[in-house]
Amino acid sequence: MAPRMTTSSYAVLGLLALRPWSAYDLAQQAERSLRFAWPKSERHLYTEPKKLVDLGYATVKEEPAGPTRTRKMYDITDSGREALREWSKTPPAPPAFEAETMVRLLFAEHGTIDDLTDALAKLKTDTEELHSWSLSIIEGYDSGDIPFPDRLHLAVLLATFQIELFTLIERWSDYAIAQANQWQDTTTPGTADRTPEIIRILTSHQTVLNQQGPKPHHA
Amino acid sequence: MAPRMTTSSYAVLGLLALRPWSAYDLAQQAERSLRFAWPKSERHLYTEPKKLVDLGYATVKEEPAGPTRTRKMYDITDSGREALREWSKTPPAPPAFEAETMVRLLFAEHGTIDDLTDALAKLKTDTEELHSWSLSIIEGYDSGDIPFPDRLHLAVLLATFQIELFTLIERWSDYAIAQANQWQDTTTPGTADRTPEIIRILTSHQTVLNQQGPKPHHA
DNA sequence: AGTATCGTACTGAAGTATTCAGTAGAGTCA
DNA sequence: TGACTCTACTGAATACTTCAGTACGATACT
Repeated sequence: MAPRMTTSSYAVLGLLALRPWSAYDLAQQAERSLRFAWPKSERHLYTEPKKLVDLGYATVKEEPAGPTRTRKMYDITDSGREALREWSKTPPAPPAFEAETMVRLLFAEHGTIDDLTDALAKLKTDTEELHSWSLSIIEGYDSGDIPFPDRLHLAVLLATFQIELFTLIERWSDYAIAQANQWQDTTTPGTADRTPEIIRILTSHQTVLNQQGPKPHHA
Repeated sequence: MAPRMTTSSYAVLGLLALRPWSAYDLAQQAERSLRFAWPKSERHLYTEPKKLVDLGYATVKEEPAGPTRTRKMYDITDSGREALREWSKTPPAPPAFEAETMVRLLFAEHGTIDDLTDALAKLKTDTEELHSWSLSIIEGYDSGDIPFPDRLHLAVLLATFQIELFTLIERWSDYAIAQANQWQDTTTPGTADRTPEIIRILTSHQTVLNQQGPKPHHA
């Protein structure tokens, strides 16, 4: 039976449309460009191109890589490009966000306030790391390190979202840590709790986190 | 071999700590409370509690449900509560965001500008739907429909993030559609393209999307 | 000249999670 | 009485992740 084309399949096919890659290269490039849009395991990027070959959307070719080794280079076929064209016309799936820290928050009653703030702080530092990693790529663009110059506007538009998302998570983490520190313990929010007020704010389409302007951080 | 406890396992265990549920109930409740923090398929919520029973973290009991039917009620054990306590102390995994629309954007050159703006518009409407669904739950809180009142502050803190995230996606979608409409086609951004400027803005930790205040939308 | 370390280039096996289809009783409204 | 929706699941196939392992190649250091 022909395997089915998933979004991951099209993502890999999209990369192959840029130039031929080995599976190893695909894994590196996916890390750079797809990490925040369509995160997949490295292992998967070795499996996916084989499927594309089976479907006739790509070809493989062994190529020398050092004196005794070879590597498999994958390239897109015309029918692969056609598949991408048709995919472009279909409606995309809804977005999904997942964060273990949020599950910790929801079930915070099983730990202490410190456990919770540790989890929230971890969310913040993880995000800051992704944030600076992402910025370092954009700074690369600024200094001329652009692998596919005619696609720069697409990459930058996507990056704009990523950066805003990171900033949001960082701001919310700070806010959440501040909130948690005001609670007596994880089951009792205490007398200063503003929850009812916040419910009003949220339902009236207002914003709870203050929009702070440019803030100088990480080097 | 004992299966391993995943974040999904703890999420289900966390629900069981609130009260006993049937797998069917778990699926409904997970949809309400975990959908935006730890999205899982309905099917999975039938498999997970069986695993918890195997591990001794939960018990099952058949219970009448109608004249001839039964349903399986799952309940947490002491050892299950202990497992949650220990889990609370471990560091959570980094967050992940995935959106097929972003993959469409990255490989927009295979379709037309209209294909791209359709995909972006779909992201927006999907998000608006999640947004109002989420707001309707919070409005329920405001009018007293609160299944677990002593956990309201946790749910509201999580909801604060969700609402901000939805707002961000909606604002970015509008911005992205506006950008795309200025391009001549999906491969040439045109002469009015501000990409270099935006790179500067992003690398200097400034924000590209305008923070607009409260905006009256959906009923 | 040797070796330690990191990068290249993968594969196998086992387990986790999703998709899809299907089954069937129970309540509700026309 | 029939249609429809909600309750309450299960089986099978496929998609994806995790983990460990293999092995060559390049560069630096000692």
